[in-house]
Amino acid sequence: MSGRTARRRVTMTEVARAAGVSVMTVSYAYGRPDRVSDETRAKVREAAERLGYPGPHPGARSLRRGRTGNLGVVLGEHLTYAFDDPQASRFLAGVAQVCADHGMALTLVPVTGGPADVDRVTEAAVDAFVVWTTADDDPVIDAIAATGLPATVHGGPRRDGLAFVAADDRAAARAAGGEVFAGARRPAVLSFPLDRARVSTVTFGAPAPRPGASDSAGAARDENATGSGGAIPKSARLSVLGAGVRGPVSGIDPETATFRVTRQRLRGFRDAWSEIGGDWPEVRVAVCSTNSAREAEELAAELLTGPHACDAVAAMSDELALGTLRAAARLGLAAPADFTLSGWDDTDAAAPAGLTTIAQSLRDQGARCARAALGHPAPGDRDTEVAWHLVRRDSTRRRR
Amino acid sequence: MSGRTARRRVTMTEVARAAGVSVMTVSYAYGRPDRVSDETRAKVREAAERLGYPGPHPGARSLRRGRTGNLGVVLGEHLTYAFDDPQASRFLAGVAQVCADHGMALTLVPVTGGPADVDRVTEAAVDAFVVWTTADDDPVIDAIAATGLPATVHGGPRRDGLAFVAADDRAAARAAGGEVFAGARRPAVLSFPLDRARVSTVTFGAPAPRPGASDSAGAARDENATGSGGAIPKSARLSVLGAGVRGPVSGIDPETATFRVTRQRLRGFRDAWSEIGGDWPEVRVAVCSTNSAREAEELAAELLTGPHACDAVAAMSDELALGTLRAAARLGLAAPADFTLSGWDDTDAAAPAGLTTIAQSLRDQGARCARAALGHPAPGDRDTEVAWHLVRRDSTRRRR
DNA sequence: CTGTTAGCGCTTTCAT
DNA sequence: ATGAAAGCGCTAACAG
Repeated sequence: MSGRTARRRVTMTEVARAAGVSVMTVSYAYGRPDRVSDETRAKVREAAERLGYPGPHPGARSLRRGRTGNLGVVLGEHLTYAFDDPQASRFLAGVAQVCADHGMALTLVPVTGGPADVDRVTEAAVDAFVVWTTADDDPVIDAIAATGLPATVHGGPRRDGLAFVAADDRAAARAAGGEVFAGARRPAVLSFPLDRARVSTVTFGAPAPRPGASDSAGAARDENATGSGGAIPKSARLSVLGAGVRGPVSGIDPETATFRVTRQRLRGFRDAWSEIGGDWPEVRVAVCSTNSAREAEELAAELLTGPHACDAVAAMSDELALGTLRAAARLGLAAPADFTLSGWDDTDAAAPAGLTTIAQSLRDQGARCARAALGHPAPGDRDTEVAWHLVRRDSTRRRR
Repeated sequence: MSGRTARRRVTMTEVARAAGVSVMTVSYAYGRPDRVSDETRAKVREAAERLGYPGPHPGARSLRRGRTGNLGVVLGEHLTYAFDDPQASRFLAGVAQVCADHGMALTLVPVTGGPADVDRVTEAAVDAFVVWTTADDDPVIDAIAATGLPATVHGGPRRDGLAFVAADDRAAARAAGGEVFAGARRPAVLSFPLDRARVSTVTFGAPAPRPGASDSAGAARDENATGSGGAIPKSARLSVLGAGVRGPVSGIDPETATFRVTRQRLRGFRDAWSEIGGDWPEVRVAVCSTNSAREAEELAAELLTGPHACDAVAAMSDELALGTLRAAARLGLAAPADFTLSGWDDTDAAAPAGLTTIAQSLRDQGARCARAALGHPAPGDRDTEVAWHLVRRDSTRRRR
């Protein structure tokens, strides 16, 4: 525990005086070494060494130069999700790769979900922003737009003036749903959170359309909206599973989800089930508060048991799908014999588990977001849509 | 792809003029709202809104105030390891938690392993540094010390003037080794990299003591050095396993490892084997270039097969141990029937796998490092040493 | 190749 | 409650 002795910083002026040259010469010695004679540079370096000058003050330099060398990253979650959520991590690894390539630091803005988040964004000394999936009503988006800095949003929400990168989640969900729901009688979706209240709500009964954000709003925000959304059946059922965890429920309206990714995937799964001739209210939807196998295991156990046990589960991530497999194993069930299952992302664990899934690279998407924000797009970055494809594996083989 | 239109930033001066007040009044309106009448503040806010003023320029503010609001994190690895290496992620989640608590941004300094890393550190606009395990000869450490900013190093190297946080890796390895090596005839260690050359070396034959950093140097750097280190036997054997992967080899000298954590753990495993009456050169050491189960699986397959198949594997992380289990499963072997196995960290996956391991919380250690660097130590942070304990599970039950 | 001038945008004194 | 002056530490732009 030493290191806390913040000794005063030596300034360039002091070095200049000690070396017997002007401040500009010192500045050049550091910033433009070739503009200075070897001799002078040596003199400067020597004086700097002697005085313990650590080089130009980064803050002063960036104020003068008008750039910080930092790429800001804002999450629609608590800062720790950057390292806790496997999807966010993969995405950020891509961002980090691009940062490293360009010698830019990666600054994670300390959001916590509280009202101060807006200030944290405003106070971030960065040259550009990358935003990882947040809700349509997150005020942080406006704060970012207000800075006037280049910014790329991944997943959502879309906003004028901000670049946007996302796969066609609805189409992909429709593809996955078509596979996993085929031949099913009691389908279910294992979903990401619908909105930012993810961790604080435990509801009983059928969820009523919320006041502010709602049906038509959601539909208006995105292209491809089908409108309506199934009515909520009287049989809707919700169980308590612990703080922050909503239990399985029937008939959630996709349009009420303020996370665009969740909304689009719910829509896609609804599309798929409709195409098979089903009705959306027949689909049970379990909402996880986080993207973790552990939590999914709890919810999946609910889905897979009881008189109305599901026989098809479409999960919004491989992590959730793997949690489902763990629950199944505990219950003595197996896919595809007892139920079909699909995941999302095609992570390393998907193939060994025989999991049907949507393949996409969050890492590439992160890199792409970073490149867009930094103004260094690669050739392929032109297209707005991002590549994905359905990978069929054993977890949905039943009907074949 | 909009967002690239970096409109010029509105300044406080312009807002002042528009609001018909002085610059100071605007500054107060933002930084010290109570020092300004409600009326004036409203006037200022209105003008700001109208002009699109995003609030005080963070860089200018921090230059004036003398603090940035950023905690810098430096890895002894490529920047992407922050999100790719599970250990680093757990550590950084702890750092992130503390940052969020204090409203500080977390700035990952873009190191790549190249010579420019030093400059990246010098140019980082931060108030303090946290360093995640690097090698004794990493020049970045000097650069950090030169800034004069508070800094905490996790794992190593120790350095005067920088705070230091680490568990007693040697003692812990001795404890794990005592457990996993008990009754073994052909022990092995599955190790982290020895030095920064981790990914570039594929060697044949017995490794000669390297020129610069070496035996006595390593011993001198740490307390508890036992000196000597076993001679390298003629039978030393190295196999090629692909780029960046050293194959298993006998008789690596712990003192040659420039990563302090690796060195201390090797020493501890040597201690354990000696206590049982063994000779260090009898212990095979497989060095992984990264902390990944995938790579461990490859190396472990080597260790567990052939005429001299090992019957005890001490791994330096749970990830490496789980890779070993995967290799074993593929080979039709199981622990503890065919070999004993120990991991490190007691991650979530350890208990389900029945893995004997060293329990410690990298997350807590990350939080602790951040608190120390930021000058907000918690009560328990006083002790230099960090808590750990041996968790005995089935993977070493054979002899009991 | 080196130096002079000006000012990046803000906030800390210290008045009024 | 508001304002004027000064300058945080540095570098672009221009001389010489």
